[in-house]
Amino acid sequence: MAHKGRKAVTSFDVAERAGVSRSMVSRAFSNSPEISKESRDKVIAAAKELGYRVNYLARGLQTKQSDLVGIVVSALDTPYRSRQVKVTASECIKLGYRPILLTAETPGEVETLVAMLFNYNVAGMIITSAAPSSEIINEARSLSVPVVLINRDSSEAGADTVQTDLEQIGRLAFDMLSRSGGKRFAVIEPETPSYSVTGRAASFRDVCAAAGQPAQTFVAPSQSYDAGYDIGGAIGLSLADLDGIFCSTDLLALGVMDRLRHDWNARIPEDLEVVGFDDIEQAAWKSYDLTTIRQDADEQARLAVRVMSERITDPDREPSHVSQIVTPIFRNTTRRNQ
Amino acid sequence: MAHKGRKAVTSFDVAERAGVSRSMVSRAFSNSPEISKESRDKVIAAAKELGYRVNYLARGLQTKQSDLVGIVVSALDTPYRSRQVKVTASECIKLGYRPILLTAETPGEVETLVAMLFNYNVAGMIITSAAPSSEIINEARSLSVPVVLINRDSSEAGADTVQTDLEQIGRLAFDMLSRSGGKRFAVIEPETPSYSVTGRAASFRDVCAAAGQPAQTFVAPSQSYDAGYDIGGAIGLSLADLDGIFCSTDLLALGVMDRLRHDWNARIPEDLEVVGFDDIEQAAWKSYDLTTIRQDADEQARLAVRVMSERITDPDREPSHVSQIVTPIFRNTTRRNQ
DNA sequence: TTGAAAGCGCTAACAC
DNA sequence: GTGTTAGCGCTTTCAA
Repeated sequence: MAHKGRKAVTSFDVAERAGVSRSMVSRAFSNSPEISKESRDKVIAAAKELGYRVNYLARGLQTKQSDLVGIVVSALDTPYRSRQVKVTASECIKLGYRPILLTAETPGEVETLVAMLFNYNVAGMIITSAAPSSEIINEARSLSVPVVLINRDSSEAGADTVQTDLEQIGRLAFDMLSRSGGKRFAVIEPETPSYSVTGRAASFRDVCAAAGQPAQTFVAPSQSYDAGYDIGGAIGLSLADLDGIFCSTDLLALGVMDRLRHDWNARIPEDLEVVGFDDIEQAAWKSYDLTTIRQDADEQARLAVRVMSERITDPDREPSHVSQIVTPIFRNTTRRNQ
Repeated sequence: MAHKGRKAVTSFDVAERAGVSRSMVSRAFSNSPEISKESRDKVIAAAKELGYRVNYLARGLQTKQSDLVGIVVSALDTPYRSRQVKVTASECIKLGYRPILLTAETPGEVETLVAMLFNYNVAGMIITSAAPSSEIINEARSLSVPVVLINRDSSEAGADTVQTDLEQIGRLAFDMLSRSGGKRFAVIEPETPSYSVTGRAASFRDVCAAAGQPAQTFVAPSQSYDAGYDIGGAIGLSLADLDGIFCSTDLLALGVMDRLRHDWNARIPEDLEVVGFDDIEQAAWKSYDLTTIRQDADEQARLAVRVMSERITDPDREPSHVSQIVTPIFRNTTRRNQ
């Protein structure tokens, strides 16, 4: 663990130096009205000379407040996620919270780390990785620390959620792919189930089925570019039977396109139309120019922080489940773009 | 700020429930040897029943230790950076530290946030954004909180640093571009100076000059893909006068390539050889297949955390400045690849 | 306005 | 082994 060498200049030292009591020091730094201008000035001056900093942790102990919050994330080194976390963190900071960043790749890790967060008396937490067990959610509930889940299953009673509208996604993808008249569609989903990305694929499949055009499913080893490149081989084999494909992730789409062009000399969108999901920065890169469905990472993050913050100030209100709308972004991997 | 509704089950409650003293509770949770197995078991059982969690913040107040550390980062939504932060955070956690994530885009923000970190009694901090002022570094020194700078100017006495070897980079880029016999080189650097990326460009320029082949400089608006796409226009104009170009960032390189291919119908490497820097994941994508210079983000992060941790345990030792080696990655944007 | 005193949740001597 | 006491750095009654 951590040694801590702080030179221990405390409110006591400042008080002594300024010739006032410790209460006065406290008042000076919590802009209390119960202090005269002279006292405040004396205190501030003394504090500066001594290099004093209020210890917020000690303060929190006394006031029974905490401005620490937890952010639990997996795959932070991924374009969408990193954007999401960036704005989640900055929104937290803007609102006066201090985010502790916990990276967890497996459900087990999530479990351990989230549990640990309780020891730090966090005011709330935002989870954008595998969802923790209901056991943990319940503990959070009984400790009354708000937890908001991003794009995770909302069936866990007690947690607030922010998530994209799965049904809309399926309909939209189907619509975007259908505009040019194509009817033979496929969808790619990752092998390891993920509530949101597996859900998108399922939603698309449902819409296709309802339209009497059952979609073929390709299972990729993960959600990454490499996984897309990998499954692109199988897709190449089926090129003649397919009009369009919905990739549950932009990264997957990019990998697929590269494989198809490289090994199958396929032209996109002429030979196959492609629709991705996320609208990561790379989707707009000229080599891809991917038609996709945007989920707004910034908005998602802001919503999550807002929900958490509202729940912190009003712990007893009903859990809220906010649903986020998604937008079609037409670029050049579909034929009809309007 | 944050209300905190923790249901206040304290060591006192557990002690009462277990029929022992609070010291015993403390001992049970800090695996002290000074406790009998029976007592420990009783305590653990009582704690579980009550849903007790040790308050680490209160503990820290008493033990004068803190396992909180700060990570200050800019441009987290960028491939290299997100990877770097991911492993920095996970390394911290692995070592028992809890990273507070602070995102700061401007030097002013960095200043404010770093200062704020002192209020949380952090055991140390890792900065991978603009470097804070020497005033702050000095404050950190006097409070004896270690600060390690990644790829920032090391002239600030007192801070530890981890950075890539700038001289090696220039030589390497020159060498990689020279293998095919080309002699007319250029380099791209961002408008807004950055210690590391401006340094790379300067280093390359020096080596070129020393070889009697002064390099042309293109100034891009930033370090991003879009900036590369932008300056790619100017580079297209000079295509006939150039054999190779060193892009101080992979993102820049990718943007340049896309622009050159799209608007100038340029073939790479036939018409122009390109060498990037970083080796982000996207550099390996088939549409680019970029020859580049790898700086190992994982290693960099691990080094930074290690340096910080060593400095925490031994605050009085001399600041260490570790220099990181960089590796050539030959792919297909240069003609001779061995 | 100001200060004295109590106490947040915890651990660390110190005695038993 | 175990309990008692004091105290970490801070804020907050409560009197003055």
